[in-house]
Amino acid sequence: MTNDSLLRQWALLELIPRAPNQRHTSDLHQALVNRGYEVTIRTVQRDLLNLSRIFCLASNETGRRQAWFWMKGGSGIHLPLPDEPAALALLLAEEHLKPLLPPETLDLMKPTFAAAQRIVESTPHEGMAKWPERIQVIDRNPLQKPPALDSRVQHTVYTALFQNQKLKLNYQPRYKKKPSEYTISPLGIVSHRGLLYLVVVGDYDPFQLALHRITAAELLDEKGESPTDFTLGGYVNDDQAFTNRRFGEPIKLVIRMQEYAAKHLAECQLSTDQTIEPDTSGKEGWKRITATVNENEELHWWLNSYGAGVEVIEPSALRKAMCETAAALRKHYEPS
Amino acid sequence: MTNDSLLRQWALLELIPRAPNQRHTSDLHQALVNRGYEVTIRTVQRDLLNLSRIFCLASNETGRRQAWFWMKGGSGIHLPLPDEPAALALLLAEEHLKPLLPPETLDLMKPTFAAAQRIVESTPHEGMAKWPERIQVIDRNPLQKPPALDSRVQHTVYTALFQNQKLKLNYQPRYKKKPSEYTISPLGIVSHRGLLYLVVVGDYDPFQLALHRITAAELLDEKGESPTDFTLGGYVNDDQAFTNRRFGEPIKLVIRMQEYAAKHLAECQLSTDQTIEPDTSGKEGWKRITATVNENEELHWWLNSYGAGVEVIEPSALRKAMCETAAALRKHYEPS
DNA sequence: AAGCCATGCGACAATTAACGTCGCATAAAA
DNA sequence: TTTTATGCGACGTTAATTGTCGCATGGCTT
Repeated sequence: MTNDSLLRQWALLELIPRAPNQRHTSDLHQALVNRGYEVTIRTVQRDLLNLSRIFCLASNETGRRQAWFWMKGGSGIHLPLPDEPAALALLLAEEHLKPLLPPETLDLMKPTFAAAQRIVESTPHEGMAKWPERIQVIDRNPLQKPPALDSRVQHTVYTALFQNQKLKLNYQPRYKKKPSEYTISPLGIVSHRGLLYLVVVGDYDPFQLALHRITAAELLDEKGESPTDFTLGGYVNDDQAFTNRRFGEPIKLVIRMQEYAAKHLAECQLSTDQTIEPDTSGKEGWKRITATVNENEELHWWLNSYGAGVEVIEPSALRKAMCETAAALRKHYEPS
Repeated sequence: MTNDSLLRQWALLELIPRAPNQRHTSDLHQALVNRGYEVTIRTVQRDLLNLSRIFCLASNETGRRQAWFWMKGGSGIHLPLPDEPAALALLLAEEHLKPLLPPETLDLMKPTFAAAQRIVESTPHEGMAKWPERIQVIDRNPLQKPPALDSRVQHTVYTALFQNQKLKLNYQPRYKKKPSEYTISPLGIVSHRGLLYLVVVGDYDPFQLALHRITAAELLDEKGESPTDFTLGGYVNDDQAFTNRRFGEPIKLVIRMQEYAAKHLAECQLSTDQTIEPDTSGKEGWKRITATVNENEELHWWLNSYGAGVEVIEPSALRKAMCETAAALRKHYEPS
């Protein structure tokens, strides 16, 4: 019976939802029967009891009915187990994601990271007791902290997005005291500068709502609508709110740069056709760099961030913009 | 039998390594016996055969011996299955990680993301056929591309780090034609501005090697050494190579900022004591922001990236630095 | 080249646990 | 209180898992 028994128990494990949700035994039995495992409910009961002694399953006994679920903190199952190098890489990835994603989102990946952690910790290497000491991530952006996110709202919104259902939202606009109420169809999620936005459509054109400003969300039993020819990519490119995308054609960038910064560029290329040459204009230790890139806000930030460590030569429009920045900056600090 | 049989099969699954590695049946049997499952090897053989019909297991038959492993492309097992919102969040996380981590590192997380993808794709919602359309990440840094990494080197290095073993490395310095050879003890991994560095110690003081410049790595059968009192955190803080950390005490930052930028700060706080007030100096639509932050290179970049959109008021040392930047920048574009 | 050893695997019998059925206990609903 | 639904213990039957044996095969040694 290896055949049937193991497969059935496996299917059963897949049918059980994770912690906030739960499922009654009879439900699970029904689902199993539908999948072709024709056993009595008694067998399902026994299976559940057995499995719960091995895995992190628990039952919520409301009266006489038992509803089963995967325990929240439980490590879950992750096979094949990551080998040791993979486990270290996973922990590194976790460190990277921490500042990027809302904690609620990160929690969803916990089982994966927990598996990695167990691998690392279960190895009796004396040095590994302090495994966090082996990993450092120092390029996260520690300056700004993402706003708190209501995990229930997030769950509801994602569910609606996934099932293409309409939503009723309470939304707290930035400059109003009282929240507004929207009834909308969700179209997509955009992650922009560390904030999550829900792109929606109501009675008129699509617009976006900041996820962290949604104070309550309720699933409606109505199918979501979507404008014909709407694509999230197109929306993000067109809309003024997300000006981060390229505008226009790629440009041929020519800049002068201090050597220490150019060193970094040598390894992290701007483009495949990037060239780095000694600068011939007489600046000691500077490099001349050419590359084909998209012109967007990101590029401006990147150029600005080097302060006086970079000089834009071409294209002339970009150089002119930098000139204006320099002039405006001068006014701040050397008012005439 | 549920008791023993299921547990044993589970233990067996955990003992099987993933694709590049493999393990012989007798090995697995030994390991099971050591773990207290006293069965004959015949049972193990049968279990393996059964399990391989359900899971992505395969055996490599060299002559008469069978060596088992988890298939490389195989989806593996991931339980509890992420529910639909979690699956979307995972795919979002994957998009975030793509530009941050070397592809080789990302591959190690494939099973997790694959599970999410299967969830999303297996749902027959008509809209979800094009699930990537529902998710956009536009704050990744598309400007610079991380260098290629040798996955075998990465694997070897991580293994050495994990097991605290010495390594023999071929290293290609940035400005030398020929690679050098090092015999070192690994101390840790540092992720810095998108590059991975291996901190090591040889005969003298600890130093770091860029992981992507290591052309070959070989595990030595010798225990790694570590200077007494060495901590990776301390090294990163002290060493000149990683100047990204704070230097000195936190400072009380006072800046003027354009309103559109300040809006973003209102949600992603610089610090918990951050204040945003209308600017009284007469600049129309500007805000005055105060916050307590660490002064580090990151802060300088961040301030610079706004170009003329920000003016530092205090502390005076920082303002002076910005003055100098403005002056230097002016020389680039308005040579006197 | 031949014998030896290790391993895989088919077959078979004995054990054993898994399964369905029945009945009782219990909690919620009526 | 009665009714209904569910959980669970018990029991007998069924069926599968397990250990043992034997044979076949491939590699290694002498």
